[in-house]
Amino acid sequence: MPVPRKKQDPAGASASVRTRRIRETARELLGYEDFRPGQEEAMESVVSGQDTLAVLPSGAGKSAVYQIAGQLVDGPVLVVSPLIALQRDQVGRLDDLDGLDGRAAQLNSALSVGDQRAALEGLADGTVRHLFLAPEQLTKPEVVEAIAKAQPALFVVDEAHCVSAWGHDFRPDYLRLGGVIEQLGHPTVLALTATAAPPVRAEIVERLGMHDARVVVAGFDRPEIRLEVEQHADAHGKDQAVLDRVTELIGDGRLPGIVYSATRKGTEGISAELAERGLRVRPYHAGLKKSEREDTQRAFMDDELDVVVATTAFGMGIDKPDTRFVVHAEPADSVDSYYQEIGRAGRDGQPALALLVYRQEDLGLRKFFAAGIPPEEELQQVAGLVAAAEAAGIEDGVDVRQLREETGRPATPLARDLNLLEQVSAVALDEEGAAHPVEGAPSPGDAAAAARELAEHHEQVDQSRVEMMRGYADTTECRRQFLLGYFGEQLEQPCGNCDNCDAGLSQEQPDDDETPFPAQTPVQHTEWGPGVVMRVEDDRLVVLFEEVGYKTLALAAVLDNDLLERRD
DNA sequence: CGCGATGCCTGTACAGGCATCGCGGTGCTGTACT
Repeated sequence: MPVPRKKQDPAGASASVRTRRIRETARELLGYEDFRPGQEEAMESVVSGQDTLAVLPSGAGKSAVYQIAGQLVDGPVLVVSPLIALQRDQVGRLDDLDGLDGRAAQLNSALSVGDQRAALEGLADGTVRHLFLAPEQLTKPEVVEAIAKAQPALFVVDEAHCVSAWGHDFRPDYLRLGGVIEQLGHPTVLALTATAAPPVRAEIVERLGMHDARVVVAGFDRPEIRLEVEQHADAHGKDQAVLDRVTELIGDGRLPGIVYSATRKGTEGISAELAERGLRVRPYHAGLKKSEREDTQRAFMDDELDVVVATTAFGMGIDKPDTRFVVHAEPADSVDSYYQEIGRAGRDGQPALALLVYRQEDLGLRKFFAAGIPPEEELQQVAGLVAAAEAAGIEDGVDVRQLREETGRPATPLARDLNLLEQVSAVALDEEGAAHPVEGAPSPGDAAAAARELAEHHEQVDQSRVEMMRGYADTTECRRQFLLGYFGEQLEQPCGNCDNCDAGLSQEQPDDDETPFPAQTPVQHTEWGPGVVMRVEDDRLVVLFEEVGYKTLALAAVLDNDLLERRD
C-alpha cells in the first residue's frame, strides 16, 4: 500500500504561475492559443491537486485536459476508458504529439501477454507516462499492485457517465473504481463526460469517492444544431417518415448523418429500405462481426457512406465533424443519452439537424429496460449463497461466475443483485468482485427486502428519466430551453432554431420575480421530499426529487394545495 | 411496455380473430479451438 503523497502543486504553486505553466504547455504541446470554455478551469483545478468533474460538451477538447494537466503533475497518469477502440485512438493521438513526457500505452486483453507486461514495466520505470485501460483491468490484483508501485499522480475516468449508466449491472467494475482509487492512495481524480444531468453528476462524485470535488460545467449549448420532433400516431407512418426525412436530408449533396434505432432489427430494416432507395447505408449494432463494425465505422469516416443506422453501440469515439444530421427512429432512454447522441452532429460548427421521429409507444421499450426490480426470492437466494459459502469455510467469497453455476441465471442480473446487496450492507465485495458476508449483516430475508426497496428507488429514478424524454417530445415550448434546463442551465430567450420556436409556441422564461419557484430553487414536497426546480413553464414545473426522480407538477395544483415549500 | 410470431379456435377447408409467449441494448475478459 503506497503512502499517500502530499499533493504536488508544481512550480511551487502560486495560481498565476500555475496558469502560466498551463498556457505554456498548451501552446507547446497542442498549439493552443486559446481554451474552449471550461478547459482551463478544469486544468487549473486538476493541477492544483483537486478532484475534478468536468462536464464539457463533445468536441470541446476533453482529452486536452488530461494531456496538459498530465504534463504538469508529478507522476504517471492513468486513464480509465470504456472501449478498447477508444484507448487505441487516444494512445495514437498522444504518440503523435511532440514534446510529451514519456510515452502512452494501453493495457487490455487485445494485447499480447508480452505487451501487457511491457506496459506495466514501462509504468514502473517511468517510460510510460499515460496508461489507458478499461475498469476490468483493475480487478486484477497484480495490475493494481504494479500501478500502485508507480505512484500515479492523476486518475482519469473518461466517459465518466458510464459509472452510472453501466456500473449497476452491465459493467459492474465501474462501481469498484472508487475502491481502487483508495488503494492507490487517492491520486487526484479527474472525471470527464460530455453529458451529465445533476443526478448523474452526483452519482459520479459519490461512486468514485471524489473528495470535495470541483465540478466544472461549460458550454452546453450547441446552437448550430436545430431541434425538431415529428409526432406520429401509427407505426407505419412513422417508419415512412424516417425514410422520407433521411432521404431528403442526405439529398443530392450527399450530406452524411446518423440514424438511431432502439433495436438491432430496426437498424437492419431501416438500412435495407434506405439502400433500396439508392443510398449508401449500413447498419451498425453489437451483433455484427467486429471486422464488419470496424469497416462500417471506417467507411463512414472516409465519406464512403451517406448514413449509418445504428443502436447505441455506435457513438463513443465517433468524431465526424461534418455529420449533418442525427435522426432518431425511437427516443433515447434519457435526455442525457439523447443529448449525447445528437451532439455528434455539427461538430464543425456548421448547421445540423437533430430530428426525433416520435411515437409515444416507442417509449415502451425504454421503460422496459429501465425496469429491473429483481424478485425478492432471487435476492434472498444470492444472499443465502454468500452466507453459506462463508459457513462452509470458502474464503475467496462468491463471485458472479459461481452464482451463475449455482442459480443457472445469467450474469447481468446476478451482478446487479450483488451490487444491491452490497449497498444495503448485506455483503461486502472485494476488488475482484467476489462477495463476502458482512459482520452483523441482516438475515438473507431482510437483506433481500432492503435490496428490493433500493432497486425500486433506482427504477423510479430511471423511469422518471424516460418520462423526461417524453417531456422533450411533448413540450410545446422552446426545445433548447427544455434541454438546457434539464442539465441545470438556463437559456433566457427562446432559441429560434427549433420547430416550436418556428411555430411561435415558445415563450420567454418567466422572470425569477414572476414565479414562486424559479429554476434551481431547492424545494420540499409534501410527499416526495426534497428536490430542485429544473424547469419553469407558464403553468407547470419540472422538479428533480432526490428520491423519486423527475416529476412534472401543475403550478395551480402546487399553489392550491401547498405541495411545495422553498428550502432556502 | 409493445410487437411479432405462434397456436388455438371456429360443424368441414380456409382465412381470420383472439389469447399467449418470447423478445428487446450497451463490452470487457478468459478460454477453447482452428
